[in-house]
Amino acid sequence: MWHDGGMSSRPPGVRQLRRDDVTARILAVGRAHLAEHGAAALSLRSVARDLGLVSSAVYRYVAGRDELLTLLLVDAYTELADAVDAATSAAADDPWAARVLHAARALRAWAVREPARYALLYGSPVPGYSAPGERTTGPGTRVVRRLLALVAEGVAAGDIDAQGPAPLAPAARADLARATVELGLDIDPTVLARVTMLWAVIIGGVSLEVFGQYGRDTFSEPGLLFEHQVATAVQVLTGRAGPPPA
Amino acid sequence: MWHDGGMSSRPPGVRQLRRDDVTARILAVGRAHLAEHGAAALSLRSVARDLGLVSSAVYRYVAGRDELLTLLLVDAYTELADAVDAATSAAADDPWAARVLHAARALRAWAVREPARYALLYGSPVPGYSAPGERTTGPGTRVVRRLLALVAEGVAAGDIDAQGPAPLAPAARADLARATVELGLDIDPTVLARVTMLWAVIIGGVSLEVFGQYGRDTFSEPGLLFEHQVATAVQVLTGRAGPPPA
DNA sequence: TGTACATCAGTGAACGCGCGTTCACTGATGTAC
DNA sequence: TGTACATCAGTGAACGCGCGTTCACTGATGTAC
Repeated sequence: MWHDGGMSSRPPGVRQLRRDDVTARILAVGRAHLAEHGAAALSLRSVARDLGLVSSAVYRYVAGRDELLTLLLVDAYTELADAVDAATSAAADDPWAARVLHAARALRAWAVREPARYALLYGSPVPGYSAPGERTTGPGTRVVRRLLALVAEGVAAGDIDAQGPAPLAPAARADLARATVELGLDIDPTVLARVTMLWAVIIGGVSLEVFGQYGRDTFSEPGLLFEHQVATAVQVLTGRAGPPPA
Repeated sequence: MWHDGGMSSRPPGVRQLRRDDVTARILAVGRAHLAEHGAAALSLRSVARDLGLVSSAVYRYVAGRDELLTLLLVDAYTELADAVDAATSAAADDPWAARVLHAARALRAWAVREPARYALLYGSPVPGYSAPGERTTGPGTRVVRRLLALVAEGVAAGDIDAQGPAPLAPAARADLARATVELGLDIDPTVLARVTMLWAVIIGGVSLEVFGQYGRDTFSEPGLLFEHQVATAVQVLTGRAGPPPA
């Protein structure tokens, strides 16, 4: 249950408990700094200061600034994916399309609540930092994979129009066919194409709102507009018009 | 023709010419630094260094770092909008839907060519900097307004389905109705809703690609996938399926 | 055309700041006998 | 249960760096007479 860095399963001593505690506090302060000042401004020294530690002490827990960023990146991806999973599970009896809407709503809610952490995940890359793929792609693709799983349900249920409204260029079709194999999914490339459009709508809609592209008070209810955008994209998958599921 | 800072129209002297020249070089170096290191790392000192100037000399031309960022922001918005306008004008005889595709293509091409400047416009906000609306909203909304103008053409031509595939919540409809008035456009709120979806697809699709969310080599032809996404969104506007215009 | 003065571009030094990272160190906690 | 040694958390000083901004200054360009 506890992780003590080795393979022994002895109960953790005082030292280990304190170590876990401090590590958790470093992450917590890092999260707060991310939220307040953004990723580019994240500094080990200021995190240390907030913890009442001398800056060099942090190196006992974290290899350096980049490592801290990686931890926070994984942390944010995980928290977001957990929120999305919770939203879809809470509506387990709803049809797949309704659960897609719940997932999108949960993603937006998290992004609005945590704009700087959302920016870390889906905004401009942090200058001078490149995420280690082997540690981030897993957590970083959980949300899309959930979306794909929901759409796969729709395919299985026969809800999904095999043909999209726009033709797919052969080279694009080949790319997508390769991607479905890599993802281990049994869906048509044209369906995957529309799922990428759905994903683009979700990330685009949230980014436009969270990054402040809509004027200060152009929309009083941006969440409703977002839901409409997503619902429209989902309708494109089914090929049918009609009221979206609650 | 020349701007000499006053209302006289005397021909510019040596001093003014040199001043314009240095100002232009500051912007050019700023652009290059933006492209290479990103906005958060933009510094007056390094720009001065590259120009062979002492850092304080730059203050003769620019009030400070934030002012330089604002100039570069307007510069980038303008260059992007010019590229989009050029692309649509070059295809002036094409139907409106084809010109929407051309516009989207041009936007993506510019973003791929200038990822850091695209990030400045549509990525995470720069920490500690807030753009002065009175100087940036004009250039910053040119592309969307072009898009809206093209769609307005479609409305006038009777190409556009008044009813979208998904119902629009009353509060969202009210928001959008207010926005059409502000924009001075005579289009139905449901149409504007779908245009915002189109815009979300464009920004979302480009951001996902440019910000590196697609794996290193998941797609060999991301441009084709993008065009399919946009074409699909345009089809949602017309409410008709069929091959998209060339 | 020539001279006296005003304007302005660019210099160089300085202020005060924060950053990441290394390193030799003290003192507390854990472990083996 | 007690002692000797190993491990590790945290300290404090230091290195070397870059940043934005101010300020008194020199020397060149422009302007008015």
